[in-house]
Amino acid sequence: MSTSTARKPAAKAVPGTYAKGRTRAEDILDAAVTVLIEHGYHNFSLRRVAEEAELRLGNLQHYFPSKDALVQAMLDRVIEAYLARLGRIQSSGLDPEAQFRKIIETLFLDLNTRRTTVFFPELWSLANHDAHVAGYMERMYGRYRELLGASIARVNPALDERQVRQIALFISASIEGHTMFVGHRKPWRAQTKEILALATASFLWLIRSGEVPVMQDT
Amino acid sequence: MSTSTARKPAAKAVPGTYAKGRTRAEDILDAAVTVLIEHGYHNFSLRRVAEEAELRLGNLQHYFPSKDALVQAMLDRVIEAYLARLGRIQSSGLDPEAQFRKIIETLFLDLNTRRTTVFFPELWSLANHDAHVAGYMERMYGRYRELLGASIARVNPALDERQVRQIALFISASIEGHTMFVGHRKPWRAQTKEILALATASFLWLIRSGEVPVMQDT
Amino acid sequence: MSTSTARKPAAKAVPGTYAKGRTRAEDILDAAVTVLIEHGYHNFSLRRVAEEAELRLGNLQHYFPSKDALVQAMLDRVIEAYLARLGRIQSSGLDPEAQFRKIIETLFLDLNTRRTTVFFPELWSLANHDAHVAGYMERMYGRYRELLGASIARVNPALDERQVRQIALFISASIEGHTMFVGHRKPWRAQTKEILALATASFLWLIRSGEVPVMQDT
Amino acid sequence: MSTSTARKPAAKAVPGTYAKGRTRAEDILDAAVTVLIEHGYHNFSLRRVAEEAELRLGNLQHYFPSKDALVQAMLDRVIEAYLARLGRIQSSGLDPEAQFRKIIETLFLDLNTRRTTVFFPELWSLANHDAHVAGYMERMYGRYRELLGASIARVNPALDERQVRQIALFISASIEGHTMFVGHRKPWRAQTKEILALATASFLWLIRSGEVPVMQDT
DNA sequence: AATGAATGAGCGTTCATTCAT
DNA sequence: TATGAATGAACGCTCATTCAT
Repeated sequence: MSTSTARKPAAKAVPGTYAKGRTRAEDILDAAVTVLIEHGYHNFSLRRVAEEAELRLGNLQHYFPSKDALVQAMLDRVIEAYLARLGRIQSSGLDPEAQFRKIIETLFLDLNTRRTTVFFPELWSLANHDAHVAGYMERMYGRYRELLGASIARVNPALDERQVRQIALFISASIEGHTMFVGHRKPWRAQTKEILALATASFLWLIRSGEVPVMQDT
Repeated sequence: MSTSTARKPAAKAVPGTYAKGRTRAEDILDAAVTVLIEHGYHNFSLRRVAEEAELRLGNLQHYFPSKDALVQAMLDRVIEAYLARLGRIQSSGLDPEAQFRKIIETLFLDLNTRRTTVFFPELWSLANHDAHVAGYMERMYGRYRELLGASIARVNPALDERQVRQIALFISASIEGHTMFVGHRKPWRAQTKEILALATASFLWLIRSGEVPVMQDT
Repeated sequence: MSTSTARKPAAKAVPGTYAKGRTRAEDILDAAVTVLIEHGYHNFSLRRVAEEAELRLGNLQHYFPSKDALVQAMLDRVIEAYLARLGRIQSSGLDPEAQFRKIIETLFLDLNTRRTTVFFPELWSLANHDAHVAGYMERMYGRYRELLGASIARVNPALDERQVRQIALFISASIEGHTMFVGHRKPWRAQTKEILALATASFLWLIRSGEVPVMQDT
Repeated sequence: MSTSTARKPAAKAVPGTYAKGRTRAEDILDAAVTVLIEHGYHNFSLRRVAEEAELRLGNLQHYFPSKDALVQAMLDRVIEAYLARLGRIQSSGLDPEAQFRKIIETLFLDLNTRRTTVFFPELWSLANHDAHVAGYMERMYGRYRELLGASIARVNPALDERQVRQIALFISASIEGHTMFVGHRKPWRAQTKEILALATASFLWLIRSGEVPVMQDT
């Protein structure tokens, strides 16, 4: 009787196995981000990415077998990096308010960078047309608000969970909204610091005013 | 004061029998907006617009001789309509705070509509890759802030011009930032009212606290 | 109130409207058949057809918006032509047997042509992988058997309907089966006439032997 | 008599540890047949075969260095298996007519199987575009007719060699022609038995009617 | 023996645009 | 005003093949 040994490879090549391949995949993702930022998603093509990464289209598709796969890997990467950066902020041993101020400042100043200024609007736009991306985004902002919420709760421990979540949402949304105004090459960029001060004061008042309205008639 | 009144349409050739009260060109622009919202700018094509507008590609290009012309006319139209709607808000004879509350509420609730939720991120994204669109957008938000600033100044006449402008920027940016969170089919949509209450309180405090920090160290 | 007049064009251009376009579409179908016959379906590409028809790929796709559309139109055309040719055979005023002999001869000799020899195996193969093509084919052979059946019934009016249908199936299938042997450039082509005589004798005996077995144990 | 015995495999390099009783190369050939049958030759690719055989493309190409080599080896294998099956039929000690009936029945019922229904049209189609395949096919059907001819000669020993060959051709071609009608999932499949009875009667009459016409006017 | 890396060609399709009718 | 005809470029993707590991 034939005892054909068990073998069931994925049938497709698994890139990144060789050392050469691993760096290639990273290069490609870098190139993808560059293309996205420089040309926008409506001009994001595998050919452009291949050119940017300095390899041939066929080879690129050896690493990422479809455009979707590449886009997802790219989003994954950027979001992961973003969250990692967020996580590193709060590690300091500052008092609650100082820590909160530090977080807001970091987030705000990050808006100035070209990467953030350009990448996020693309993400928001994509999320409106692609459920998968919407999911990615929601997970990212969820984690974002968790980190923010922890700091908020330290500033005013009297807030209940729901209040903290709503304040975190308001603050995070407010900050994101400044992307189009104080971001890289945006008209108000030079006044980032003042806006930040103003925003921080407003956020802190909100956190401290115990009487956060929950369902007030409008 | 803003001198951006009386903006000329971007597309030079928009012929049409105005007799019927509704021109073919307008139908096309409506179709263009529909396509933009339903498919995103990265899937926006003249063929799709022609199909949506129920005419042939060749004919569409008689009205809008290039894609650019169509896109600009479309943005013009949407932005104009948006500003027109803004202008209509403040016409009421309410007291300053009530008027301010009314404005914020209108803006906030507008985020819930599919049109706003989807259109604006496309606009923000486009503005990052097209100077022309960036100009449009800046003019639109300039007018937006003017209207907002007028209301802010009525609530606290003690604020100087610069303070008003900065507060208006913060408020408008904050509101825009909520698009991705309380917009059409977004996760926090059900809590729009609470967030709005919270935001309004925060904004009003900011306006009234005379001590708006101008360039405080961070 | 806007009374926008009713208009609802197909939104896509309808080729063949202009005189130029009509002949073009015919040329393309001719070219498609040529490519199919010369290269086989596994080498059938729109680029090849375009080249054969002496137009550009983009233009070809103006006439046939997808490969499927072209293939279906091509099959339609060939099958229609084939059936039309069949229909023309029986019009003669011959006696039943002579008419039957004439039909069989026509069908048989047709196998010798390159077109028939090559086209039909492609069709049979395609039908196994494409339900749509299978439907086309079945309709074609249904009509084929009808014509054949009418002649069979004239030769032996004693046969009931079911017997006629089964004999017609056997005869038509038998003839088709000779494609690979007496067809264009096939090894037995030179003996087509003898095989035909043999086949005809066999078919005629079958038709006349009243005792056509219906469900005999094997 | 046919001298086509001992045919060498087409692919020169078919390494493999024969120790296990079943070689990797054989797995690949099985996979190739599966792909051919499930997707058709126009969708037959090395990548699909590799996936079906559960190995990587690079490895597959170690066994079959080119697509041609694989295709030829595959055809070889299927044809060999088919002929082997044919050879096994006549081994019984039945009387001439019973043996003939048995052969026809076996061949006919084999048409019902998916493998036969789908594989042979692919073969016929391929043979029209590839001289090599045409050669394979001719050798196969030559052997087929030899076996059939031997049985025919036993039923009517009075037939001369040429008559036997022509009758064998007619019978084999007729049977093959039923593939598209009584084959797997074909419309007339349910009536295979009746058609078979009818065909067998017709064939037997042909064999016995000494007066097989050789070049009768038509 | 096995598999990833890389290439170049070709595929069907979509597209903005120009031109003739 | 309306629409078909035609082009050329680009798109995502599949493919057979070669080469290094």
